[in-house]
Amino acid sequence: MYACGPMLLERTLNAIASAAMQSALSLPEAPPALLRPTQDPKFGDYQVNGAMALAKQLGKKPRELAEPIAQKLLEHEAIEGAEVAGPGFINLHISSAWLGRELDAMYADLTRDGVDPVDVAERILVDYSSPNIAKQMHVGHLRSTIIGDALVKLLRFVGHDVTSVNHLGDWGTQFGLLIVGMREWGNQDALDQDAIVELGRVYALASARAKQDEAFAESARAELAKLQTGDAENTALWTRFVAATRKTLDVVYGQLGVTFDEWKGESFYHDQLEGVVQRLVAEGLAREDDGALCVFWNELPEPPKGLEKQKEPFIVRKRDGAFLYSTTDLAAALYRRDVMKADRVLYVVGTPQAFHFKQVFALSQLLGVTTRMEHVAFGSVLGEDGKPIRSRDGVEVTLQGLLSEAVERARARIQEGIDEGRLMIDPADLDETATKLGIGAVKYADLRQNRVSDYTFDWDKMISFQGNAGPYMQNAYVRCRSIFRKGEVDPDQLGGAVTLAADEEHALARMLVRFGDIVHQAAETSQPNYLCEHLFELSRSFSRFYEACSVLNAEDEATQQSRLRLTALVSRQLGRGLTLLGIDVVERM
RNA sequence: GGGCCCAUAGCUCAGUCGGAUAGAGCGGCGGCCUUCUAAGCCGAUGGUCGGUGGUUCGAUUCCACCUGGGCCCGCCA
Repeated sequence: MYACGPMLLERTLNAIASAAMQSALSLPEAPPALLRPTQDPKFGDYQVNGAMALAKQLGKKPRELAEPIAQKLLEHEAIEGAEVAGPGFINLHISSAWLGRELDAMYADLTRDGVDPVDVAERILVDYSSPNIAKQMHVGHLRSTIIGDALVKLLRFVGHDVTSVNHLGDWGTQFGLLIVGMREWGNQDALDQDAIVELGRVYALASARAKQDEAFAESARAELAKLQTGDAENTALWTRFVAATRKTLDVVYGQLGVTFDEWKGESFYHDQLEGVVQRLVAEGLAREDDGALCVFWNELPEPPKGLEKQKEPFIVRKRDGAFLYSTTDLAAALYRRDVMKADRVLYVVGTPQAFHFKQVFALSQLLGVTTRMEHVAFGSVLGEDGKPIRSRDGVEVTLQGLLSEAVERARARIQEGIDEGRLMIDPADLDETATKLGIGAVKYADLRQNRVSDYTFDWDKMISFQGNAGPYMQNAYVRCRSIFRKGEVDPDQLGGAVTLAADEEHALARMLVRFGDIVHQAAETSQPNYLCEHLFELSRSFSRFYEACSVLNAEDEATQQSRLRLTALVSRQLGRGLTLLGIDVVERM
């Protein structure tokens, strides 16, 4: 699936170990080497655990198998030491000379930092952000937006053909309510001012009224029906709502630096829905029940796995004839295969929708869609007590509120630094720096956790500037850049070669060498937190190096060149890594 | 009724195909700024990995059951 080029070190070492096992034991096939980085440097750099697994299979003693494998491994130039330990681990010490050469090659690759692209590029569509018209964007949308954007960048960098799509919630029941509601309570100026706020206000009123006033609810349904059959006046209103909302959304996306290749909302599919349900009926997948058109999983001759006992139907058309988002998602699945020619579609949507997507994917398959569809799910955003998010004054936290608070906090922090004479920042750059640090902190706080976990919201944590947080890595980057400025060197035009002497240098090299593997892993598994974790470890490793090994005042010329090269690699990997996460770096802070 | 997720240090969370003495951040404690940016570094402290069984050389990880929490599934999206 991906290249096993010389630059993906762990994959290379794994292949070396696997081949050594096969050769040492004269096996017909190369067994899995189970190569892992060691947890403790005293065990070397990597450990091969495959001998133990193999011993179980063959009914032999693990240490007896491990011994000849270790001998064989020693023949490779990359491996300086290989000893059997414990129940059958083979601890590997990687040759510093070899590591240095690898890093020099990486250094020479200015375009990709040694990260090989995938062998087979796929056409991947990423569906994320997807806010609703008339509903305030909240922190939940933030997760989808930030994670989706990072995945787009990661997948694109590893060589896939990626299309990012904003599947806007711009069609459906709410528009009937909005049309009658705006007629009743709407304020045009407010709509121009901030469409989402005004539409949200009106929607809340209309929705409450509809629950008590059947005539009102009925008129909303009538307006919706008119809209759906192309009524000119309602279509004009709808167009206006969408356009006004788009203006508000663009402000937020601008702040986040997120862009989309396509804005194809639910409305885009609405004229395809009738065809979809007809197909479902024709193929015997859906039938009418209580006026609604439904798929009863437990009635299908061969129900999809996991849905055999599901009694509740998957409704694709309501009793009143209106379609639902289930229908839209099916139409989108067909369109994305037939027209967009996607090999893979990623849906970056919260975990509560897992069952919905399970059904959409299953039904799409029954309709012959072979596209790999994956629900890239993420946990919910909880308050400190598991309740919906509230800010201190009890008002719901809006996205804009969150982002501007982050920027303000960063600005205050920078001002502090300037006042104390610690920071060397041009006042002209203050706005830009505060924005990059603040927004970066918010993005990192989100991306660094396992997506699936629920998100416990906490201002101080999300906008934290200490420890494992965005600014920590931005700071490491800044320190690198500062060295280049002070030393008046061009980090892309260094001579010399990497030589690893001090422990901190070797440790740093071990981190640098993993970059490509990590980027691929994060992209393949849709888990940006792997990259976050690694960049944090890299920064920590660099900080230790920075404390222990002076670069500009190195003891001799060769050491200085080597350390400059290491620093250059750190800055490039941090810069690239953060950029892939959608986080900007700054030159000074 | 059907299905999904979660439980790891005081708090918030990592933990890759089952590997050695389970890691980080924050908080608290003790150190480090005449030397490349202290949003930093170093040290000490902090754990019945919810419980009980099972699988095996080895389980936080896999399986079963149990407890406790959250979520989804007929007419919102």
